[in-house]
Amino acid sequence: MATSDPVYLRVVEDIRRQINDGTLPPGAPIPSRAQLTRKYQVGETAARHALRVLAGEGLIIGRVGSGHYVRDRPVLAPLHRWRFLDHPAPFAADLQSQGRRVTWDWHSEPVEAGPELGRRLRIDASTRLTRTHYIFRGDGKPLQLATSYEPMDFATHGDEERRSLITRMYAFGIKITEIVESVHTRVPRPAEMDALQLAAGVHVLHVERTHWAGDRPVETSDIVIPGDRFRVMYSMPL
Amino acid sequence: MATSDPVYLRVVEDIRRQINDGTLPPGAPIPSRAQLTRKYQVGETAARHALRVLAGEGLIIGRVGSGHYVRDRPVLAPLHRWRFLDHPAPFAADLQSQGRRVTWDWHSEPVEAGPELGRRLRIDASTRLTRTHYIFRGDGKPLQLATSYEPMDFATHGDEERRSLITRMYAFGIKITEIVESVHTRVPRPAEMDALQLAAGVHVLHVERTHWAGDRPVETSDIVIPGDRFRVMYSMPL
DNA sequence: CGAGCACGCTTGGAGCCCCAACTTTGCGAC
DNA sequence: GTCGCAAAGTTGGGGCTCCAAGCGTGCTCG
Repeated sequence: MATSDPVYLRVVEDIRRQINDGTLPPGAPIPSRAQLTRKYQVGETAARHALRVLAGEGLIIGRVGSGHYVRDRPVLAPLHRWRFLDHPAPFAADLQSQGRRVTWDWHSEPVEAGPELGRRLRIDASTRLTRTHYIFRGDGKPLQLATSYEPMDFATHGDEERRSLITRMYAFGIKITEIVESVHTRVPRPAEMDALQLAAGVHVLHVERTHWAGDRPVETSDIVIPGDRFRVMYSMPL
Repeated sequence: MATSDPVYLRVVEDIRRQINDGTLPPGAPIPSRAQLTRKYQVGETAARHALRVLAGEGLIIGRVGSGHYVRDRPVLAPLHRWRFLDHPAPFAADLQSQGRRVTWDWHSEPVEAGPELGRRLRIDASTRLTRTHYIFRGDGKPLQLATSYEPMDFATHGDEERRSLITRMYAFGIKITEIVESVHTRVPRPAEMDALQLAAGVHVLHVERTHWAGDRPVETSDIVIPGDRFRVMYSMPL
């Protein structure tokens, strides 16, 4: 609005507007750097920066050698950046540094997968491996229960357990390009009530997370968090 | 790890590691652009880009004329980037474009604020204005109930209702620098059950959002979403 | 001794350039 | 008509520079 604010913002706001009002539908190409410099009469740095900002917001995606395109999937920040509040202390450290005990439970058995899971992980049922792990709070109460499914060939036993999925995939030459998460609250299943020591009437937050390598799902997990034991907090600089 | 990947990543990863393991505690200064170029033997562009990436992640904050510092508050992505799935259609548009009906309900009455709200909004109770608005789904069911509190002087009536908080604040010369949100699930209160037409046993997602202008809270709101009617989905490009 | 000013440093915006890797397109040969 | 290759265009990494605005320190002057 003000003519004084950065020129790259003019470009960002104009393109963002076009995406929001449908002028640029999902998949539509964004003008290239060279075209933007001519169209908006700005330098290459400004055009480039505008594209980077929009890509950072997840509105567009850049493909080398091809161009920038409006993203089809809405992009938002994933749960793995959430931090858990280990009350009473506010702003307890995140899962990385938090004094957590992780229990790994390896078993490769047929997953009672609904159609939803099948869509998320299009991998042969026999080659699927199920792994369950828990995260405990300081006072011993379980804070999170996660079940992950991944193809057998990637799954390794023994000491490798603790290596992160990204690291293990990297060894196979597979680069994870995207993490998609779906979140909702629901009533806990009997097994979950047991595992998480839930009191009657407590609901859970259910996160379905899928790691993608290109258009191929490489790992998917169900994360269940007790509704009375979690509280996430996050802030955003503007 | 690989020597082939971008040099700016070397800088990013090294600083990120130092922040995570506590070598650089909150508030600690990050080396300046000039210092980084010398320390890591990289160009200014790489140093600058590394700082931008870290700032984008919310790990550090740049202060013009002073330097970059490790952020004290953990920064994560706010709910306002979430998109609601208006089922049955998957990936329905977000709140901006979604066919929503917003009902505004202005009333300036003393808020039955607990100590939590008081901390969030350190403003005189008499000069506080309460505004409630609903967002409805296509089928008429309420999807969200939000109650916001802001100082009287900023609140205006009439047509201004629909102008966003950021726009209104802008007119007062106040720039919102940060949005902090706290999320958890809980049992709905009687009034909420009524307003949201909740069935028995349904829990709600409760978001406490506060807008900050520097270290001054300028607006705070309670957003309540029925647990059976929402499902957020988001993805993150890596 | 204290107030104020000037200088040096830092960020963030902006411009221009070079290059590697990759995609797309179009042309020419078979 | 189809295959293959070359040229043109595009992204993303990286480099260099200039400048305005803002912060801090220290020195000078009253």
